[in-house]
Amino acid sequence: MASEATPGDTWTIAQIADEFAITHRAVRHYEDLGLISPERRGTQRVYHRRDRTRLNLILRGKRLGFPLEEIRTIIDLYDAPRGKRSQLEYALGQIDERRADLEARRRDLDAALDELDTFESRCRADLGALKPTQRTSPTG
Amino acid sequence: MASEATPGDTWTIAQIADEFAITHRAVRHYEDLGLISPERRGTQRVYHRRDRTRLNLILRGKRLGFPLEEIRTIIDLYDAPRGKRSQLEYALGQIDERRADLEARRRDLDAALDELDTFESRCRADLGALKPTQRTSPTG
DNA sequence: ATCCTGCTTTACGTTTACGTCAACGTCAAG
DNA sequence: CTTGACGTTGACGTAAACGTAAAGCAGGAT
Repeated sequence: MASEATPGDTWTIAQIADEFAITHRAVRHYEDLGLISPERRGTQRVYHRRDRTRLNLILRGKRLGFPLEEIRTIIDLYDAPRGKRSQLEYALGQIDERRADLEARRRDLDAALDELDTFESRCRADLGALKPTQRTSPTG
Repeated sequence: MASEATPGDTWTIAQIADEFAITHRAVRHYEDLGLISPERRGTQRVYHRRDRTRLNLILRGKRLGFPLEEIRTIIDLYDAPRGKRSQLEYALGQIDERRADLEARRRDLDAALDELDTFESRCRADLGALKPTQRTSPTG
């Protein structure tokens, strides 16, 4: 057998890159920017569940168009220490900012979808008015 | 008076840049990429309502994280000629693609908002459990 | 005629997010 | 002990989306 020595739940960079459909270069890039920080066994990187969680957040953030630096602050927020009151209050403040941002995006998104719908209606109307072309079934 | 010679409804690049809170360089960049195409009076650019409409779409597209090239195909779709049946059918196809994309984004967005909500609840719970500190009002 | 202001083009610089070698380490297999 | 397969660190390249001079034109004010 090749290498099935994954005792707990760890992954190599190749497995991670493969699973998330990204290149090892991208994975390393995210690490360079501090978005993930895999364990090191000697020189090699060992990825844990925590890293996968973060990668999911990273990729979703990217799909939503956030820059990596901003994504980092978000993930950091999610597993920042929140033992002290001041930390929790800071986190709550950050949460409000984030939510405002996301909701603004959703408004834009909904507006875009609405326009798309009305545009489709116009197109369908145009198409219907163009030619009441061939009916395959007997109309009567 | 300086220059109020706006007979119909036209704007200079400075006015446009100002109104949309972007730089003239950005405006010209969008033109370079074919996202807008203002009239030319001699050498000067003259912007019309059509250009403003497009700029609104551009900026919303940007807020949603779309690349400019993709934004261009979208706006072009919106005012493409749709006189012939084939054109309309092509447009309808494009619309479906766009909608799928936007809806996927909305799913990501909603997921992000949900996680934010549950995270906030955790934070608030932590905060409440931390210290039932000073009550300003008489509790009983 | 000249100056100033605003607009124009040209072109190189910058940031983000990686791609793409290059060159070397390493560990199990032959 | 050499060969691969896989992993590592530079380091330069690239595409997108502008930023930032640099330098010239053009029309009104002085």
